[in-house]
Amino acid sequence: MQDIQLSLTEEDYLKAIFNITEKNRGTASTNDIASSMQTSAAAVTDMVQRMASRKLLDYEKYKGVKLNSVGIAFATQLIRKERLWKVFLHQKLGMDWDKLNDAAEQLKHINTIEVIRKLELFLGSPKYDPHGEPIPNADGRFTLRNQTSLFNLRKTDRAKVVAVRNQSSSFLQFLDDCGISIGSQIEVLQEIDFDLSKRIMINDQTSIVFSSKICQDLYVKQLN
Amino acid sequence: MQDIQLSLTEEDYLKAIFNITEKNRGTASTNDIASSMQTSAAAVTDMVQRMASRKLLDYEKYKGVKLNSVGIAFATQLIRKERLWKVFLHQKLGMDWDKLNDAAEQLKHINTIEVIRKLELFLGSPKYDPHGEPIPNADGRFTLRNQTSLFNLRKTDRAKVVAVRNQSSSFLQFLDDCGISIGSQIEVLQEIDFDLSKRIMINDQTSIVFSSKICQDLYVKQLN
DNA sequence: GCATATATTTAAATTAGTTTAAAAATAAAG
DNA sequence: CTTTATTTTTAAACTAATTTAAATATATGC
Ligand SMILES: [Mn+2]
Ligand SMILES: [Mn+2]
Ligand SMILES: [Mn+2]
Ligand SMILES: [Mn+2]
Repeated sequence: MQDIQLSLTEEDYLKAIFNITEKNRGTASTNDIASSMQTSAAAVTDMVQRMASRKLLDYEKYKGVKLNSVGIAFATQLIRKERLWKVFLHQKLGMDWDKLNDAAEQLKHINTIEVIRKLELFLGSPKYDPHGEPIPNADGRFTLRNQTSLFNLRKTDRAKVVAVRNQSSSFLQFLDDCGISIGSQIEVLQEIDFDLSKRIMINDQTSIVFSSKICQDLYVKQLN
Repeated sequence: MQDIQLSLTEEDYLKAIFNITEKNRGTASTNDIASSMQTSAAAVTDMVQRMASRKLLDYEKYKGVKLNSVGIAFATQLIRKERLWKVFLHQKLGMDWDKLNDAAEQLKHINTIEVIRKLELFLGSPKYDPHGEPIPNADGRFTLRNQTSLFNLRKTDRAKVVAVRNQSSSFLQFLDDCGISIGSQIEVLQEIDFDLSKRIMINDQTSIVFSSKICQDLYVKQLN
C-alpha cells in the first residue's frame, strides 16, 4: 500500500465508513458515522475534514462522505485483517463465535504485512470468517456468493446457513442454543402469515419457530 | 487485574521502565526512559508525573521513577503477552527470530484476557520465548534459570545457548549465519587475551572466533 | 567552595481527538 | 411558501502526548 501511516482512530473511521457506505449507495452521513463510532456528530465532522485533507476520503459540507480509492484500499485491508484474525481466534484458539469481535477489532490494527501474509497461509487461506463474512484477498477482492436471507424463503424451501447478519453476542448465543451454525441445513416447514414468522426444521432434527427479525438476520444459500 | 484502563503509551512506558529498573537496582532515570522511548526528557517528566498521579508508579522530583506493585503487575502482564505472541509468530507462523519484535510490540497491547489464556494453551504453555527470555505465568511469576554470558566461560568449557541479550536484527541474522540458535552446543576452543575474543566450536561442527561483544550478548548454560 | 557540566523540570506551543453549546443549513409538513 | 424539525457545522474548551527552549537542580572537578 502507500506509505501513509494511519492512526488507530483513522483506521476505525475508515472501517465504519466503509461498512456504512456498503448499505447507503456509496455515501455515509455524519450522524450515521457518529452513531457507529459511538461519538458526537461534531467529532465526526472534524475528523472527516482532517481525513479529507489527508486524501483518505471525499467530503463535501452537508453532503456526507464517500471513500476514495485510497480509503477503500485501506478499509478493505483492515476488514481482511480483522476477519483473518477472527478465523484464528475461532479455529485455532477455540473461542466461541459470540466473543470474537472485541479481540479482532484490536487485532485488525496490527500493522506488519508479513504477519498477515503468514497468518493467511497458517489458516489455509480461508474465504469466509466464522460469521460467514467474505475475507478479501491480498488485492482487496471479495469472493461474492449468492445468498438470501431466510426471510425470503417459502414453505418447503431447503437451504444451508452461510452467514449471520447480526453479530450481537445475544443473537449468536441464541443460535448456538438452537444448534445453528454456519453450514447448518434448514427447511421451512410453515410460514405464519400473522407475524411473518416461520417454523423451521434444523438439520432434519429439531423444529423451531423463528420470528421475522431472526429470519432477516440469517443468510442462507438455497438448495436445489 | 484492576479495572484501570491504560493507554497504549502508558503501556509502553511501563514496559520500558520495568526493563530499565531490572538493571538499575529498582530505579529508572528520566533520561534512560527518554532514550528507551525515543522521546524527549521533557515528555518523560510530564508523562511520569501523570502516571504517578494515576498510582502506576512512584515519582520523586530529580530522584527518578520506581514502579509500585500496580505498575509491576501491569508491566509483567505486558511482557507475558509480548513473549507469548513472539512464540506464536515464530513457531506457528514461521517468522524468523530477527523479525519478531516489531509485531509482538503491537500484539502486546491486545487486551482480551481470554485470548491470552487460550493462546498460552494453544502454544503449550511455553516457559521461554524464541529469544530465550522467560515468559511470566498468569500470576506474573518468572521461571528463573541459572545462566551466564559466554564471555565468562573459559577454555574447554562446554555450554548450551539459552538466550540472546542483544535482539537487534543484525545480531540475530549474524547468529543465524553462524548456525547458532537457542539450544546450540558450544565449546570454548581458545581464549584470545589480546582482545578477549574467543574461538568457539559450534555443535561440534564449525569453529569461529567471537568478539568479546558477541560473547557478552550470548547467554549460555554451562554443561558439567 | 566555586565553576562547570550534566540531568531534570518547567513553560509555552502544537497536534489529534474529543465534548457541549450555539449557529447554520437542509429536510419535512402543513 | 413558510414554519418547524432534523442534521450538520462551527466555536470554544478540554485531555493526552509531544516538542523546543529556558530555568533549575544535581553532580563533578579542582
Ligand atoms: Mn480500533
Ligand atoms: Mn478543527
Ligand atoms: Mn506500543
Ligand atoms: Mn504538564
